[in-house]
Amino acid sequence: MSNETEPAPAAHGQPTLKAIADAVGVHVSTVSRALKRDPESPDASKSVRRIHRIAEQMGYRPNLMAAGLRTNRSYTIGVVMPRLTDVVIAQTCEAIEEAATAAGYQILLATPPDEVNAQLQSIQMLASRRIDGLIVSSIHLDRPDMVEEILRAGIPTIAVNRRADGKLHAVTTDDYHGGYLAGEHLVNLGHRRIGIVAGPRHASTAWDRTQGCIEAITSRGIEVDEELIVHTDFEVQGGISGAHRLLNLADPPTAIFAVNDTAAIGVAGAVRDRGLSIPRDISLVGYNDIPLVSQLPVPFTTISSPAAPMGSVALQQLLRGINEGEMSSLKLPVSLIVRASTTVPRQN
Amino acid sequence: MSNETEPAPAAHGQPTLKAIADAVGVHVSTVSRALKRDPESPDASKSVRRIHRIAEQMGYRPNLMAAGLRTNRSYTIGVVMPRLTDVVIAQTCEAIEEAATAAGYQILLATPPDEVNAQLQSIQMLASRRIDGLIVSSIHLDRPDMVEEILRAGIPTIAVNRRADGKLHAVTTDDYHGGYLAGEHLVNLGHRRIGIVAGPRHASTAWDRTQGCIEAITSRGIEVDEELIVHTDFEVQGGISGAHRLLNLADPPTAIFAVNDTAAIGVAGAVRDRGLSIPRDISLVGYNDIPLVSQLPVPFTTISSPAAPMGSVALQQLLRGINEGEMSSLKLPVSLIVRASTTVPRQN
DNA sequence: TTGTAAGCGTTATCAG
DNA sequence: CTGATAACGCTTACAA
Repeated sequence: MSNETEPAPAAHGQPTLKAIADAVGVHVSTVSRALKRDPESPDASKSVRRIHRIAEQMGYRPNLMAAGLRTNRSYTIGVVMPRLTDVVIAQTCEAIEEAATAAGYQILLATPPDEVNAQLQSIQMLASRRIDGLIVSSIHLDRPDMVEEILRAGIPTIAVNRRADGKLHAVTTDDYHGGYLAGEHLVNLGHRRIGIVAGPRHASTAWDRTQGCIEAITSRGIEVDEELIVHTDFEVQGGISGAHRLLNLADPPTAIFAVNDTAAIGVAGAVRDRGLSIPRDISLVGYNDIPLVSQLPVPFTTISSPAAPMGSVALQQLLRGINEGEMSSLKLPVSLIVRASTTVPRQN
Repeated sequence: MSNETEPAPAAHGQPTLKAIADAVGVHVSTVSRALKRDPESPDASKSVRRIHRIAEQMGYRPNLMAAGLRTNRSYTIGVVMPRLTDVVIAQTCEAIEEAATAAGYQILLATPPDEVNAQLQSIQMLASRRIDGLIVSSIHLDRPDMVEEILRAGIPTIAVNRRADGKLHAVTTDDYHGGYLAGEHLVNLGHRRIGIVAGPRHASTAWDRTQGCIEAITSRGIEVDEELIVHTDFEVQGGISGAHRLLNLADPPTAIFAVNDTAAIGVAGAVRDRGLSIPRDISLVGYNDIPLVSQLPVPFTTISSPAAPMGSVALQQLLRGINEGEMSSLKLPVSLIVRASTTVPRQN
């Protein structure tokens, strides 16, 4: 008797398939099927259109948790990105999110500190959400166990920004070549003593840029003293302290390559604080070409690296990994941008 | 006969409660209960410990989608944050994420363009994930329908960064007072013609800072010409074009207040390109005190605003809204940082 | 303390 | 094309 009459109590706020089914007078499975057909299509049946219309009216939003439980697909990508306040990282993150949205995925973001254990813990939490794929931006090169642990989760994973050795695919920019370009530029200008504010050792970005720069210098037959390479962090403060250490040397450099623009800004500040001037006393090369270095009173010579494309390409590769079970590592090209912060060394 | 003997086929990769139950030889419900007791506790029963141990061994990770489906709680917060590449936004986002993680929540991030419809669409997508709460950073002040539409989703929501009128609670910094401090500072130095690079009209941050600055000036009996207020975006380019428009005036300003540091960097670039110098010809006040403006050759006078606290406080309020059904709007204090970019107006 | 069973909202399979 | 039914993995009365 009392059959299919009640408007169906919408569980907890949101209407469900059942609610629509009751409203229309059909079975839930019919609604489910109908809703994944295109109502605009010319061969859409009358009832498909009707179901779409009513669903729309009722403000139906599918419950993706329920769907995911059934299909074993969450359409969710985990992103582990320390240092989000670095413009380059943020650009990459934004690009990942855009590409993911375009592909029908959503982003679960974790921004733990740039430490191995914190990142692994974030990954565990994301794994509990049954993410379909994982993007990790801050692999530590000196901790192969990090990669091991990540792979153990059994989730399609790609590294971005920093590469990983071996089994983990990565989409990066060509940091080695970028470093090479920087070194080559300074050598070509006539510099013979070149300091490197080299960033942290565990980051492949910093490491590769440093090695590339060294290679460019030594391949010209110029020696690179150990003391000319100072390891720091990626922040302004790192640039400041790194510059002071270099300028305190008995035989200080005439040029400094900082492996990222933020540190380069610190270098510039330190140089100024010592009463020296760029580029007259010290030539300076940064890295990344973040938007503001071109607007500084002395615009920086720097390396332009494609942060946003790196993000979208990484997501594309990850999707390939998810859907086709295979992905590739890619290294995106970089280029030298010459501006006012570099010139020939001062003749004493 | 063949009862509870097989090791239980772990559904699709990850072990489930059932798998553990079979391994231990108890029922799933027992496992479920045991796993949410603390095995370290002195009064933890032997079997609780055993179940924890085996779960650990098998690498069990709870399926939060399944749990959420049952409990109607996703332990997930949606964050809609356009302009993630702005350091201030990124700082806020990072703080939200940290606070959320600490509270056992995870972040679903969307970074749509800073447009009403794009943001609303992101919110719809997040709603499908049954997020427990929502944080929106870029309310458009001139679009009250935006707030209406957001509230319609029926999700506990708080605005951050930019306030909203009326029904939507917001955690912001005291932009009006910040603008006031900037204006007051310039007037106190003796400036009478002060230009404002005022950002977009739809952002309460930009708007309030501008209004505060105007109030500070007019309350000293100084008139603010319409032409001295130029609306732009928040980017370097906006600062450049805004500055040029101001400096092209028949009676150009002797000081410029840019409502954010990024635009201020653009202003500084434009001033330099016209052969003028800061602060000799033009005094400049920025806003936010982003890390690098203190390291510039001429460090900026600016307003320091607590971007990270804003994020964590917003999350705390949101949690109150979720758990207790009530939250408050808060306005965090700001302060003036005087550096080298401002001085008394040049005497002609 | 433990097992039983129902149910969260969805999709997939299978009959009609 | 539609309806019935089971299942995804988990939680939670309720009963033993």
